[in-house]
Amino acid sequence: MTSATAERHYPAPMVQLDSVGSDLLKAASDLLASDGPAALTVRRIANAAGVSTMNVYSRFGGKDGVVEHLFVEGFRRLAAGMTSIAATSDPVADLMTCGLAYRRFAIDNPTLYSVMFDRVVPDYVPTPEAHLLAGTTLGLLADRVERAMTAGALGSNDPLSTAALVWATCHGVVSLELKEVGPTAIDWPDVYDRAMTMIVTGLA
Amino acid sequence: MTSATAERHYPAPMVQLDSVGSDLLKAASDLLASDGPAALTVRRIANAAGVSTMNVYSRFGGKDGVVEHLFVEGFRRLAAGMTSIAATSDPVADLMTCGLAYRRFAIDNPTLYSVMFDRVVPDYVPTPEAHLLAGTTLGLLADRVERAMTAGALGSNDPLSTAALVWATCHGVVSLELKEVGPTAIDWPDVYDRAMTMIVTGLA
DNA sequence: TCGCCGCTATAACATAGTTATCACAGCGTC
DNA sequence: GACGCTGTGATAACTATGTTATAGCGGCGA
Repeated sequence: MTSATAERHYPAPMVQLDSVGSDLLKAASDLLASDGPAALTVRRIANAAGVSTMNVYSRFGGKDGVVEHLFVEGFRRLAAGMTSIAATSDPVADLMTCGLAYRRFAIDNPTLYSVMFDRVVPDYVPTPEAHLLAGTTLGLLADRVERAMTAGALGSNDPLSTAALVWATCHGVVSLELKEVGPTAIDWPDVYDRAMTMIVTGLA
Repeated sequence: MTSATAERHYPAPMVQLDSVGSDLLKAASDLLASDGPAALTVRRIANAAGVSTMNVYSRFGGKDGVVEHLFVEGFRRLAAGMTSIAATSDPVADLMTCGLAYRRFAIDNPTLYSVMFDRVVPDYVPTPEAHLLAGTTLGLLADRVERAMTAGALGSNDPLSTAALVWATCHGVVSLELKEVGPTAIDWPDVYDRAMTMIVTGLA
């Protein structure tokens, strides 16, 4: 957080945390969910976890390290939700189920979603490792897309690129829904449904 | 910026600014474009404009007021680009031209786009007036959509809701492109093209 | 038992947004 | 023409932030 040019490197996100570390993460997540990104300060996180601010630095290398953990945790949850959807004989239905799971994740974790996609914490930019994780999650979707392609339900094309298109469409709708842009008259869940049918018919 | 609960009210964005005011806005815009949102500080804006920080408060009510101006300016440019596209006899082509103009705006003004859609400046949330402007811009798109519907090129549906769907799709693609999520191998301009054809075929 | 190492809390530092203070210019009034 | 008011703007002070330095404390090995 000091200088943008210095190379960033936070403790590996996957490592097992001690109780203070997990308390800090939980406190940060709760703060973010309850009071928004502006409330996510090092002192408040430490206070909520009942420890001193130094723990944030010794364990996470600073505020951005905590945010990185939240970022990664978000993508892990998203990926877990995606993989938990068993493949059926109907690839298109599977794709739609994935889409619904995506929206559910975003609606249920709006602040986490903001961390992942809105750069809502100033100065935090994901590390290459975190970027890689996001790419992996996209790969999960690409697998579903490819299955639908081989089944003939979707026109043949680059699966990754097509997955990016599907992802972008879903992301665009929930993103605008969460930001409450435009008139409140818009029925966003309905728009989301139409987006998914648009995808399967438009890419057939 | 002091408290989130207090009602916000910035000077009307449409009023003619004096030279100091416009200097401040230009300085803020330049800072945002050159050094990113983190560099957008009151002191730096004032320094770049060659005046004291107080001017930011007397003219814009604080940092958020400056950001609000940028937000509004962004939507005005976007709306201007939209209205500058003359309606032809081919409503679908017009819609695609609008889509291309949308992406061009986003790519040409990435930081402005971030202010408008990413909440990249901490604590700033658009005022109801700014929200209204965003809704108006959506209405411009809805007009194009409705024209395509009456021409039979798009299936009949609520124009505003459909415009929201179109907007969300375009926004989703450029948003992911600008954030550089996923593998760099993705050809985002191509994805955008495919998104637009997906829209017109999927909503036909 | 002594001494060193690591961890944690406290306090200090730089910078942020914001607000208070104060000097000064412009103008009306006597 | 001089005095005082008003209002603008520059300076400096205030609170809060991320971060870093300092110092105390305990635990472990010798």
